[in-house]
Amino acid sequence: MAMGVAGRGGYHHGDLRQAMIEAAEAVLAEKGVDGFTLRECARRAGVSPAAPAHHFGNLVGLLTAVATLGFDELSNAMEAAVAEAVATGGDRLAAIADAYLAVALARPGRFRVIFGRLGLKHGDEALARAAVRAFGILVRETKLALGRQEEGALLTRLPSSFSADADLGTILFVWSLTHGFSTMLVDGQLSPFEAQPGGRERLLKLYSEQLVQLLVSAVRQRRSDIGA
Amino acid sequence: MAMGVAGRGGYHHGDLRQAMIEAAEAVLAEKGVDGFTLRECARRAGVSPAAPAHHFGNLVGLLTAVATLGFDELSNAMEAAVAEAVATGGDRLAAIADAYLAVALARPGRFRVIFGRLGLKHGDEALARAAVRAFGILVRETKLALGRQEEGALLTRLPSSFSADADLGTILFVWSLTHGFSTMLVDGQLSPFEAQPGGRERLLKLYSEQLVQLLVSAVRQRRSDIGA
DNA sequence: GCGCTATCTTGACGCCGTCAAGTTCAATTT
DNA sequence: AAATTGAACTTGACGGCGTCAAGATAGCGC
Repeated sequence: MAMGVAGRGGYHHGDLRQAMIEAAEAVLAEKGVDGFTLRECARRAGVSPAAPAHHFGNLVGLLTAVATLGFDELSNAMEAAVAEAVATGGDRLAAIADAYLAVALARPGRFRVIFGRLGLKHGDEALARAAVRAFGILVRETKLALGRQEEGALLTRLPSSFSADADLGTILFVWSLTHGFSTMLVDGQLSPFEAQPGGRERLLKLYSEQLVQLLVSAVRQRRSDIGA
Repeated sequence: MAMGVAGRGGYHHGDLRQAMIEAAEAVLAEKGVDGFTLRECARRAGVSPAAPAHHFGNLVGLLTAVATLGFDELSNAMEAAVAEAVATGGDRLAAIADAYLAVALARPGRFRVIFGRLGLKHGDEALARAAVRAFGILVRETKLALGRQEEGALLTRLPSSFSADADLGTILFVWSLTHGFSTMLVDGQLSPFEAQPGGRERLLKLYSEQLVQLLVSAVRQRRSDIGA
């Protein structure tokens, strides 16, 4: 039935699932999302091309697993950023945006898998859970920034309802801004600017200092608009 | 050398380049960016798989041509939106953001080709020109919103220099927001919300009414911050 | 009306994802 | 401790992909 623990013996791998995921991450890091092949991953794991089928079903299944882990790491990074912001007195929402960006830049290939819609397993349960968790953090913090943490609980199910269009609007605002900048940086849309004096650092500095400041002030204004 | 006009005779196609581009658009619309193949496009154009090579070099060349046309359409849509805003007295920057979104939603497959970085021809001259034009519109309008249209001329060369970090910061802000929302909508990131009562229309309404309003007020604030 | 040369076809190559059938072997059962 | 079982993996093959080299075709300038 199930095999022992791990290690790489002879016929049976031991922990092929984990090995495939690691290989996938490596390939994504080296060759990006283009040039990513199932066979290459299998090769690196020292296994035949058909072996992964049993663990992931097919290529999409493997990518789905990678994306799920990516969401987890994103969630962890955001939570850590919030914790640090609390400790240092920084802005929580700004810290989240920075963490989001940092994760995207640290592993652009994986970021593309998560959000590029190469085609992930539509109904995958683990993926949905991981995505909801990450998104829930954003929702929670945005509401908190708007001054209505309410129960302040973590989302455990789907997007849940929003108390008002205003909440949803603000969330879209924050997320669009963060995601848009990350995406453009990862996809090289901003490379002309990175070629200018100051390079990428200048962009990141502008983003971190000015954009986020704008974001915060906009949310503040929004809050007063609403009259919370 | 060059053949006559067009039409589909026998051995020679007549205008294969155009036919391939149209076929590519059709495939992108039907099957999306996954499931897009050069052979399928050639099939639709009624031509052998190797025929397109002479016109586009390879698959990347075809996608590059498609992306170039996409940039042109984006530019035209944005300019038209600005013209209409001028006529109706609406906000020009908001009109641009709406046009950007509309183009993305009208042809999501092509939008993905343009911005998804399936790998376009790096140094392609026509592509670069088209991209610079589209981007130049955004820059021009942002500067104008900031109260410094200066020469007000269209960009003809690369991103040019920016008078200050403030300008660049604002442009990043506007573009990130617009691109982020468009991308998430196209890539289905917001589909959970679209499943909620109100559907996609609610999101678009929120975006158009509230986010853009926020954007404008933020830019206004930015302008006063700068002290223009 | 004759070549020139761009255009398109043919055929082949290697790589891809996936499937069906066979092989191995750890864990459980007897 | 030996047999069994069934998950894990291999082998071999299939069709489809992008691309290349070599040959066929035909519009255009001379």
